[in-house]
Amino acid sequence: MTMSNTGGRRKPPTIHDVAREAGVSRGTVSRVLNGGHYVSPAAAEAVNAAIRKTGYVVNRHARSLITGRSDSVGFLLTEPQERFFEDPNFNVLLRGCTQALAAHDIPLLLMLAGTEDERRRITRYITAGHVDGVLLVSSHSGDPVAQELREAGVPLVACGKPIGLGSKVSYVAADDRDGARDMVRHLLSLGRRRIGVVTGPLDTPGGVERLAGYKEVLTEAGIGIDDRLVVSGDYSRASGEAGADRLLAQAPDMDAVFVASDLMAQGVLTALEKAGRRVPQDVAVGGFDDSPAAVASRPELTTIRQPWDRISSEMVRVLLAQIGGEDPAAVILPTELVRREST
Amino acid sequence: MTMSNTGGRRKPPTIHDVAREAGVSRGTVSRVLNGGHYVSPAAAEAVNAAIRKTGYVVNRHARSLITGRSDSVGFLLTEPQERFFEDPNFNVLLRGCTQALAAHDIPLLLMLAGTEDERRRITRYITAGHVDGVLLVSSHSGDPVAQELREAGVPLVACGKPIGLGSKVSYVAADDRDGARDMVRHLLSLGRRRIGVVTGPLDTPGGVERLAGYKEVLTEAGIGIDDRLVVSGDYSRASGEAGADRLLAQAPDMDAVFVASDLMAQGVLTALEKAGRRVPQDVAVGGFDDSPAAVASRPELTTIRQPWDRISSEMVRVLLAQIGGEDPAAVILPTELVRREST
DNA sequence: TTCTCTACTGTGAACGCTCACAGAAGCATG
DNA sequence: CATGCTTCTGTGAGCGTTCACAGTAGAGAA
Repeated sequence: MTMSNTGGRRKPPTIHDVAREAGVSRGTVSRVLNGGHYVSPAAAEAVNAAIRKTGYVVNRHARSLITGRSDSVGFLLTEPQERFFEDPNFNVLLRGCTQALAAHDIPLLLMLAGTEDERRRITRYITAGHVDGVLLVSSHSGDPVAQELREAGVPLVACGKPIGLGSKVSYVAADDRDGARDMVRHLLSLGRRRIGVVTGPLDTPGGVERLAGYKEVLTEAGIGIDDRLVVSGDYSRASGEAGADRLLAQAPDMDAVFVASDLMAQGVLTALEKAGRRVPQDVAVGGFDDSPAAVASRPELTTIRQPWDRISSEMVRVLLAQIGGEDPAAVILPTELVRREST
Repeated sequence: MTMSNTGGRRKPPTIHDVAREAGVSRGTVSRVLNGGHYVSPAAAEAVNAAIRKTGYVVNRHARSLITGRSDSVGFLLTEPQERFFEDPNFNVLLRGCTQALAAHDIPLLLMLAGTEDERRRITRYITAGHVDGVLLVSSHSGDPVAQELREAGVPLVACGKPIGLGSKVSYVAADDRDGARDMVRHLLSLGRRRIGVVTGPLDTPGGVERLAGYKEVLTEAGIGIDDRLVVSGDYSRASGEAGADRLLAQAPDMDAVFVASDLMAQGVLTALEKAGRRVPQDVAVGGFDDSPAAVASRPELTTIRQPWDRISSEMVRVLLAQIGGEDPAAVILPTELVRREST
């Protein structure tokens, strides 16, 4: 294929070798490498041929040393570890971001900041300029890392609207409230009237917004809110099961339940089965996320699909724009109701 | 906390600033930074104080430029995307590796090489020395990326024994064969005699080894192998369901089935339910992996736990050793039978 | 004393790149 | 013919480190 070093390994070709091969100067090679402006067609041609011939690859360290940019971005997870571990959405998001960045030839550094120690180390690492920007997955309010990064002026895009941070931070989010409204309307359209809800943590936007959508629709429908039909979970399977137990105890006549995540909905299904309620005949169950768990459940879950592929590509787009000097921006993307067996 | 630049932002402190602050030379600061040998206690003290005071963080680009090392490693996934997407083991592995590396202050670059194009680009990136080594997740035989990296002399540790590569490549794997033996022995101990198997892809070590373990135990028990009881899947849920359908058609008297992954086992459960077989009364089902899917299934799966936490930390250990100049090594880790409701 | 050895310290010189600048053409305008 | 553009090209400087080397000081041995 491309020519490799003859004889001894080691010592990859430098911009110097390319320049010599092409019969031009370092400067010209550098210009070709960086967009090719102010380069004659003949020179550009010669340089490209020399690059192919030598198998030259730019040394990013040398470049970064002088430009001050690292041409890499961090994917920072400040959630407690279990969530990353349990939630399949992270997979999709991570994959999408990696691919979107790869299209720009920008590597992604994965960073986990679970403990206080890690948080400090990583904040240092980032503010020292080792990455040009950060994709942040941490919806909990008052996240100290996000706060520090923002203050240090590090380009930052959050996944989901960050609570408690100033408005000057970019984020990309699905339209949680609208998705919740769709689901509750769907349950109403099935004739259900005693609709419970298991919310997410109320210090997360998903928790707050999805509950708000639920309340809006029920209020608009003239049904009103019964506090016995509202409980909170933490997005874990177990909390879904516990939540459903509580709902059944407080409101035995419940005929539907909107659950703020598919994982919790799985727990709800378990609780309902334990209690001898049939799904969807006795109680209809609606989830949120359209994660693989939705299809893995029995019955399969009706749920709200979040456009994770678009979320990740938008996060990358907004981050790169911000690195390029643009102002922060918020992007809200629409959701979609996916009907399956549980309603 | 630590002192930040007074007034204008920008321009982080350099080793020079630290040296001036501490009243020593660049060289001494550098020595402190790199292990502190040949440095007087007084000087080391002064340097550390200066580092704290200035908030100095080493510029990795400058360091890498001269050392030729990048002090980062790649986590390379050459599996088709869906697998990454579906398989919860990847999460655990990725998390474990990230943390193990973080302990050495080494960032992890996530790389996905799904398409041919990506493969080429990433191979270039890696062989150009942008990472010091690679953690490889790709068990399929004849992986061209692995082959090229090996030939380029890039330190490499695979997850699972790579088929088809020379023996000179490091890997860390669970003892697949032994795990399979444990599970089949367990099924035998329950009195089952018509034991089916859904294997993984037979170009993966997990596929081959787990099947081998199955055959060994049945042969040792004097039962022998009935080809109608052996089918292959691709680790996906759907292939598990299809596999079980085929087994039921070929061997309706099957009273147990060993499935080479939990995800496929979920599919098997679905197929059995469809066919009206009770689990475990009519057919006992044993999985492999002890993934979250095992607990999410109904009934919960008896399965073989792979020590993912140890696998990841061993992968990192072996890789760092290899980067440090040691020879490749293979590490095999024991598995454990986890009994739940499905047997 | 003088010499050697050890522990420590400072000083260029790289590493491979980009950037600013200076200059060389080519071409139109005064 | 000088003057000004615009397009293109080469050159030196320097980014922040580490590394090799040349010292220096102090302790012990001869």
